[in-house]
Amino acid sequence: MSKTGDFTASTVMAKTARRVPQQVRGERRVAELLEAAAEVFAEAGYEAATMTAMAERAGASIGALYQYFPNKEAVVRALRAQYGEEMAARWTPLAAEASRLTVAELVDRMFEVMVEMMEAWPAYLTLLGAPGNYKRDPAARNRLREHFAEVFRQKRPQLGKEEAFRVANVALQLVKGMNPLYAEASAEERVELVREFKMALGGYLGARLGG
Amino acid sequence: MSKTGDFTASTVMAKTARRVPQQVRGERRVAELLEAAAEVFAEAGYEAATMTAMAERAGASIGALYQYFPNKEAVVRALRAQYGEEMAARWTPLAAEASRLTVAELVDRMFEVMVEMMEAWPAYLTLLGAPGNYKRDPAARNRLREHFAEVFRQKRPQLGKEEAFRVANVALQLVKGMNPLYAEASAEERVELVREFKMALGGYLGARLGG
DNA sequence: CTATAATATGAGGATGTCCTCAGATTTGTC
DNA sequence: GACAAATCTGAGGACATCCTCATATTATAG
Repeated sequence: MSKTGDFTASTVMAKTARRVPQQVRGERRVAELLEAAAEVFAEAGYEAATMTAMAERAGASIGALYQYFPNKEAVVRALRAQYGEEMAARWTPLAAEASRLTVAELVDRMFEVMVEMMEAWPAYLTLLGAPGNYKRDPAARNRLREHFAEVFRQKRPQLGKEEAFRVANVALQLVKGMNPLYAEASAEERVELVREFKMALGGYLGARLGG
Repeated sequence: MSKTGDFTASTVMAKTARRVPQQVRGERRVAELLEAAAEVFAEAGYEAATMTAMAERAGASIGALYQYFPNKEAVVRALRAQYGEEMAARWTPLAAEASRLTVAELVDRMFEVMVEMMEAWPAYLTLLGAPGNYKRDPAARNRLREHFAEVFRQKRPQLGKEEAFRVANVALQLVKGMNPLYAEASAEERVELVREFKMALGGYLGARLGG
């Protein structure tokens, strides 16, 4: 059960401490490969990220990479699954307390979550929009948007479902827009940047949801 | 003078009426090729847009395409030059009257301009961020941003130069963020979409520039 | 220690893209 | 009509990428 290509983060994490074998085995290798792949994706972008580069960075051969992932798309799927879990872990508690927060506070928290994700997984937003993935799992495309929409409806129950979805769509796009600038910015500029984009999203949600 | 690869829009337009020859010649062929290339770029994105597809769409051979453009990058450069002129033509008058407008009106006009550009040249924003182009002309990267920054400073002279640039940067990113959603949307949805993003930019600029 | 299973290796096949170039076609000129 | 210049053509070279697979290495169980 630990040999075919498609791993989720939970699968990867399931392991107990044991002495390190010479040849890197199973789950640990998968984790290494995924980490290397994430780095390459983050640095080169989806198209320019080559399987060879991923394998090299992980200290493995191309063959080994293909042992665990049948193709490039599978690597992306695995990473997205991992990111999805991470995102959900941060998002669920926020959604739970959304009704108790003002719009301004909500915006703050949303940006905190996104910034954490971007710091921890620079490839996150790069891979969110990667092509060719929605064919096999069309639902994945909307998962994050639905999270957002749900929070907004909780905040303003009078919002229609479609309307909330539209608002979520725009909000998500605003946050995504921060990514390329964020990636290039220095540490201080990043603080500035987050403040600027918070204003934008705050201004939008304030006007859209009221108060 | 009409044979080496790199044309700007002004070069293309310079011609007097004359009877149409059987074989498509010079400037007209360049215009055809650029138009076809723009369509391919808009539909396929930068990476997936192939030179073969551009040539085919223009009803020419690959060889003919390479007669006018030494490489793919040159095609992009020519298109960007054309778009730059178009953008400047719309932007200059707006900048001139910026000081007489409220922030809300300014936002409206800015979106009008951007929407016009996106309707007329769907490849515009795709190519703005295309890779590999800033190496030869690093200034191109900032040209549009500087236009924006100038308008903001005209509106609020107390804004520092760098600060205005930062605001421009964010504003531009907001507008760009609309593009992928815009491209997928129906005509009615587009109206909605522009309204939503106007709120976001309006909210941001309102908070940033005041009133 | 041996046998079997698990894993790793990397040359190379298949494919696709950018770009070249020698030769063919068309146009313009006298 | 004849010649030169401009333009077009498309097969194929060069290269890069994804992916395969026969072979080699390492781990583990009996």
